[in-house]
Amino acid sequence: MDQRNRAAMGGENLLFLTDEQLRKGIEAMFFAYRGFTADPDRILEQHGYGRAHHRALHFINRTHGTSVNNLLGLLGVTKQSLNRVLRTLINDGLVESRVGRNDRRERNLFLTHAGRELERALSEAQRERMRAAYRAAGPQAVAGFRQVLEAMMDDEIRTQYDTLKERRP
Amino acid sequence: MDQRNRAAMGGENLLFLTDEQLRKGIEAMFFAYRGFTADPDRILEQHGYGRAHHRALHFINRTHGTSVNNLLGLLGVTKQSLNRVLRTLINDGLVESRVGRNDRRERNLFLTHAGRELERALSEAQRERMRAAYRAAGPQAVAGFRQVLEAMMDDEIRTQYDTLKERRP
DNA sequence: ATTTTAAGTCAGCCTTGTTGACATTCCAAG
DNA sequence: CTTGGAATGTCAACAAGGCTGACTTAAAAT
Repeated sequence: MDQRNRAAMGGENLLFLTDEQLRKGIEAMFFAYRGFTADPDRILEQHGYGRAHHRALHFINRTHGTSVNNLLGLLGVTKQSLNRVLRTLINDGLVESRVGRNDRRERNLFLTHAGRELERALSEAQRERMRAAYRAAGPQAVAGFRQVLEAMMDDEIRTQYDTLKERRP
Repeated sequence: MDQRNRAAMGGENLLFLTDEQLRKGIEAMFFAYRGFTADPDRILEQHGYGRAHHRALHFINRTHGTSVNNLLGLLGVTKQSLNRVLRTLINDGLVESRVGRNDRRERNLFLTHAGRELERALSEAQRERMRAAYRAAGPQAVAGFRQVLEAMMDDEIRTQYDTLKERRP
């Protein structure tokens, strides 16, 4: 145990800040994320899509009529990278791109019926796992889970996350 | 709100199982994972490495002398994929591969001094963010965080995670 | 002696990220 | 009205890091 840990354990019960505890948290994050994506991945594979498509579908569904720029901010990828994914979704008839009303430079993105169906299947698979985890852990654990995750985000991202959270469509 | 949710809210306080709550959890996972990898990613970039290298360094450090096969199981990738990463780490003098003692078909993997240094820098950056999140959320939240993450893993993976957890090097 | 296992390698493919260059369209400021 | 800048789209090239399949070597197991 190094200096920092001895300091951290000073007065109170700060055992949860030892390097050992932090490392367990890191590994839990790594392994849990694998589970988190496993179920949608299986469905996506059947359609010849990848995670990038899932993410696009998710956020287009969340923020109906969003602009491409806004979507880029949420996804944290480049325009070109998103465009490739978006093009296939549009060509396959899962996403509709309409010229903006006020600003005709923008494109407003919507899911088609087929898009909503696939998004539903993907998110239901993901929710099912989350539901099982929540049920197993209980409400208090869930509150803690969310608190830690939110504290782990970059400030910029947390702002976007909060904005998303508050929206009531 | 659909059938399932009404059912879930039946007798007790199961508000945390609504689709809305689950969706928030899903988005929190997505955004938090970005933060989780952001700091090591910056360091890796300076060395011309990627996340795959980080993961390899992490688990070789965790399980000194592990075999390639064991590492494959932990990382969940193919031999060929790992081999590419491993080869560069060995060539760059961060990892040492020794012929197994008991079974000379196996290779036992170790970090060199330089390997330990990089691993230390990476994990310290990651721990620092985790530490800040833990501190902000508090011990009770941390316990819940871990409970939910562990419940989210595939059973097979959770076994590996537990095995890793119990080891005392 | 034969089969199986561990590791490594080569070749090729895919997804998804990156830069850079450039065209188009349109809004808004001068 | 003109011009500058913003939003979008497209093309090209590239890299990381997954994947499969085929094959070799060496050593262990049967």
